[in-house]
Amino acid sequence: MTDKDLKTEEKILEAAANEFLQKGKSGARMQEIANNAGINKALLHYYYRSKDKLFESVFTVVIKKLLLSKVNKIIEEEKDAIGLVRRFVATYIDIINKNPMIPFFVLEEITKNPGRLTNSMLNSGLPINKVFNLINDSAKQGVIREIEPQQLIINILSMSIFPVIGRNMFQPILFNDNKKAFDQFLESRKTEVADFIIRSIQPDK
Amino acid sequence: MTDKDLKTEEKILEAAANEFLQKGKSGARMQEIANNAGINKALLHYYYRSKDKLFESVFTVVIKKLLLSKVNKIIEEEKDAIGLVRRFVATYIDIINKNPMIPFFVLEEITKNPGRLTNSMLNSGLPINKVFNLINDSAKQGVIREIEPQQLIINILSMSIFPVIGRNMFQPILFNDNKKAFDQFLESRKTEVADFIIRSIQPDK
DNA sequence: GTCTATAAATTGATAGAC
DNA sequence: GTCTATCAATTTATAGAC
Repeated sequence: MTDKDLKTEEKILEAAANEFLQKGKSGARMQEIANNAGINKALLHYYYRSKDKLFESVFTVVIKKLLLSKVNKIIEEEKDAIGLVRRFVATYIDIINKNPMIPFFVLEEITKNPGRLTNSMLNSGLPINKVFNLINDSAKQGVIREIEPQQLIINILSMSIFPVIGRNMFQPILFNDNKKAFDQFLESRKTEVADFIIRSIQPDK
Repeated sequence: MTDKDLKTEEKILEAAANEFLQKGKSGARMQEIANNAGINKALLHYYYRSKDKLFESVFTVVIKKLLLSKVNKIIEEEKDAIGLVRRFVATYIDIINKNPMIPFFVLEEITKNPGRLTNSMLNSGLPINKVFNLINDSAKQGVIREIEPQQLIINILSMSIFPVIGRNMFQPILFNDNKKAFDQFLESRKTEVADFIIRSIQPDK
């Protein structure tokens, strides 16, 4: 491939990501992608054979952007549940706030096309067992109260992800549609959510 | 309208709801709706002028099913934040568990078509100010700790709604894709989520 | 009101020149 | 590699008979 090839191929991928993130798989239009990439529709099929293939490429890129990297490292390093919660929440909400379209995009695809997960993603995935053990161990050592790991994990993820996904519901209803106020709210949750959780999993006295 | 009219009109609406809930607005197919309603495609346009109009009708019906009714009553009746949390969570999760497709459907539409909310829904909506006051008053009276109402409200909604919306992610990753286990998990959250929240908003000593 | 047949529009994909 | 022109398939919408 020449330099020029790569440039076009990437311009397409970027335009495609924008379109798919905004409108979803079935709502996206190849014509729009071509326009925004500043090229012709035929070129889309030259580089990526079909709409499905193009979507596949976008999905793969986006997933890598959202997950892993930082998250895996945190799970490996942290030694007790309290520290894990605090650091995970701060990092994860930061990533999501900076890429607010991604969670819904991933959610939509996995919801409408479940076979998606069971394959590649699950294996290359997170060390989830490590998290289970860490929660159970911390409970035994009295660092936190007893709690089912799944309940805690899903609570953490829900409070981190859903506010961003549901922004268009929450901002009008709870913030008078004030964009700045809601941005500030999301920012505040980097610590607020961790505090909320840690209060709840404090050991009984 | 005769009896027969109503029957057909409702059969269409039901079939349309199924299709739209499953595939979303742009993924849904008029042909599928006609098939599942046991009638002809032309009849869809006879009763509802276009796909958009049909979707509109479905959306309105679905919204009413999800919200209001029970929720409003609870907000009116409960006198302090603890009671509100416990009763709201139990009721709301119950509604969602029984209609698990609705939250994503509503979310998708509002996300991709924001002008949606600002109009009819916001006005006929929930007595949100009442909830704000109730949280603030309960804090002043020492029933719960100080907390921004928005933080608490969004935490409650996130933990209630997101597990159902994200089922196809959580069930494979956290429950070995065991459907029964996940159903049981969702059921348990009717009380688990309230407990989790109430622990966190206990007053400081 | 309900059907069949068909139009009209949208859109993903390909052929072929440069 | 990139373009124009066009095809083919899908899908919404309508015309017109019963």
